[in-house]
Amino acid sequence: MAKVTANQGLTERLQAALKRRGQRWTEQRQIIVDVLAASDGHATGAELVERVRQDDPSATPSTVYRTLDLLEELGLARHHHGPDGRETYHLEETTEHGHLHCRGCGAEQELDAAAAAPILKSIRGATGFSADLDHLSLQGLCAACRTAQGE
Amino acid sequence: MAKVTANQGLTERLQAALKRRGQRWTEQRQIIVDVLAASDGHATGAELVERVRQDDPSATPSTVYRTLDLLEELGLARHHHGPDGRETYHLEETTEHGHLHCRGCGAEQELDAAAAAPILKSIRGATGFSADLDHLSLQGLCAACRTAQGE
DNA sequence: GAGTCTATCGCAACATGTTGCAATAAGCAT
DNA sequence: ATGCTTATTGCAACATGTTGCGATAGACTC
Repeated sequence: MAKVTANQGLTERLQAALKRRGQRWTEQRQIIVDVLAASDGHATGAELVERVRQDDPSATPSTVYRTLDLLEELGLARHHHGPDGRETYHLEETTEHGHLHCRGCGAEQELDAAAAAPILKSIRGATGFSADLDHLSLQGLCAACRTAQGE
Repeated sequence: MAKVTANQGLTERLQAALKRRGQRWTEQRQIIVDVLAASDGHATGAELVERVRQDDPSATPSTVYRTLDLLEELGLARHHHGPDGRETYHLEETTEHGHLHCRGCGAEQELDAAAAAPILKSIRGATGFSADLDHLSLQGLCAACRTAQGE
């Protein structure tokens, strides 16, 4: 029950936003939002499709992806691309964050807004380019792997 | 003829590297290297496949992608992922560089090593993470679009 | 040049998304 | 409740890569 309650506010916000835009609230959208909310942290598109299909086997990938796009348009979800280019989604959380993928151990580390601020400023200063933290996804070596590999 | 001459050194380096690893030089690999060298700047995987098939209609995507992976292992080519997650390849050039995609005008701007150095250092300082410039691909707004949109 | 070993190739199937279109159903008006 | 409008769905086909496997063909030895 706690889960349902947690989504309650989200669902209401979503319904209101859709109504304002003349769009519709559907069973599938509820399921997809629930799945995304239950997927703590991040999930790839394929994972989300699979989980949604567990709740509703008639759901198709196109519906799931289109809904995820919609949630993103509404600012309720975000996606970025992993080091292999695959999509990864997460609900809009309290803080924006970037993603750092270690090619040594495969771990994914988050980069919170506070840590990113000087980095983004530095990019803007050097290039005039204002990068989106949301979509920021870097590949490299984490501190531990760098030490281990002596690189 | 100029093109052939330009690839000559590259081909020889490649043949030598393959021999050292007990691997083979083939007609397809020659074609793929030629195509990549002729694709000034960047090309997506699909574009490269298509161009290779113009030279050799019997070539298949799997061969092209496997060869691109091989070239990357040998350090002769690089790839990164565009804002939509699609693969983009380029020959290893004189300087490493990152890529900045503007979501306003769609332009892609390069970020050279000199400009990137303080940025990478800033990431390392904040997180201990050593990012690969090669694979760096940011999305955001370029200076012109930021001015235009007043964001 | 012929024979051998095995890297590479092409094929076919799969994985992950995307897109066009006809059928369905949400939300509104009566 | 009933009917209308049209947003949304599911389907099927496509786009872009990836992977397993048997057939082909480099490169080396004799």
